[in-house]
Amino acid sequence: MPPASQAKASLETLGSASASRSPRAAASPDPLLKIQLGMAGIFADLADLLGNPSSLGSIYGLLFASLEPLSMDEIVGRLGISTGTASQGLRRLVELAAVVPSKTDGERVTRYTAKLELRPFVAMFLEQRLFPRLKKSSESLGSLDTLAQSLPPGAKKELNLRLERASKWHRRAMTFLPIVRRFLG
Amino acid sequence: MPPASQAKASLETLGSASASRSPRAAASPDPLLKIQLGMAGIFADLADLLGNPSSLGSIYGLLFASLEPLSMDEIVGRLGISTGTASQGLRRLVELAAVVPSKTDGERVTRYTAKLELRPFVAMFLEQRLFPRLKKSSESLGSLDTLAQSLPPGAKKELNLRLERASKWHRRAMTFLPIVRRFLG
DNA sequence: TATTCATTTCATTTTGAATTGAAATCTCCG
DNA sequence: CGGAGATTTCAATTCAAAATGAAATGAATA
Repeated sequence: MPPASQAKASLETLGSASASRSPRAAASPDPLLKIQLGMAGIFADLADLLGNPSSLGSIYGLLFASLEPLSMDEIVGRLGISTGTASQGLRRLVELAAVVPSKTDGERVTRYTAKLELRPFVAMFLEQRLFPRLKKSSESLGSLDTLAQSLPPGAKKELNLRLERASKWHRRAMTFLPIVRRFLG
Repeated sequence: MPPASQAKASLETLGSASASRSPRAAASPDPLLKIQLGMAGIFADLADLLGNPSSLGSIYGLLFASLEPLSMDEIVGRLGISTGTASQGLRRLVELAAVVPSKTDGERVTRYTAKLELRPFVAMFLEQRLFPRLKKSSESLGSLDTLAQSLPPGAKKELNLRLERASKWHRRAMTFLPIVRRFLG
């Protein structure tokens, strides 16, 4: 079952949105929905590329192409995902500030709107994946360096050289990150 | 079974390398091997981060910290991976020019050396994952734009705006890639 | 050419992560 | 308070990607 390429959403479920008036629009059902699912697919791919569950992307993509805020049920209906996935995905997207929840007047349901800047969506990758990992492996490199001291002179020299090389590259990546972030911002 | 953190390599298997002479070195078995497995782990993480099988990283890391070229058997032995994985991993690494194969004089086996610049290893991510995907989704965005033309005026205007926004960001990423590459080179 | 060892291939298995779905919990309204 | 959604939680399931391992292939030697 590919992430979000399938327009699983059943026709009944979809009826909830104000029906399009144009008579021939009924033929290929709702171009807006098509666009929304298309965006869901694109962002699902992006999420996956960045190492996140693709459902995160689907949800964000759908909201990105939605003119009004959507409830969780509507999201579940249109994407054909489970409530569990939707709930967790939305939580995460809200934490990331990629999506904003709102309770309109005396309504029971929470509705969600996508923030249109894409930065939060990509920043999450930098902050939550790249950075911690680089830090961790930087530490590992340090302890390997210590280990290298116990080697015979010849090997020690060469290994130090190589470890230093890896570390240097590492540092480079670290200093590069803020630049990327600024570029995105 | 975590990728390469476990020093699976059995003691027998390891004996093949010239035995360390230092008497107390026998206690914690071979610091060089420890370093090599450490590097394997670090690069396994990196590979995984970039969306590649972590075995690729393990192999590269091991070779990166090896003073002489290693045969496939030695790699299999030290990392505790299967011959299949080693064979495919090495093929890929050679394609990427991250590793160089060599047949010494009248030897039967091929031995492998890591290129010490890390660029190829990371470049592979850019070239083989990021770029193709960005291109594909760029196309998708185009076709969605076409679709948007069939919407009622109000919706059309807003959707065009949003699609354009996504495209712009996309273009930005595309122009950014060469910069990153230059930075790595 | 026959033999041996190195390497590749690929059908099967494993594994880890994402997803499901249903029960538990929460929330608001009458 | 009681009940009707809405939402969250989490054990069980599903799924795709990676790893295995053994059989097929290849290459060098005698």
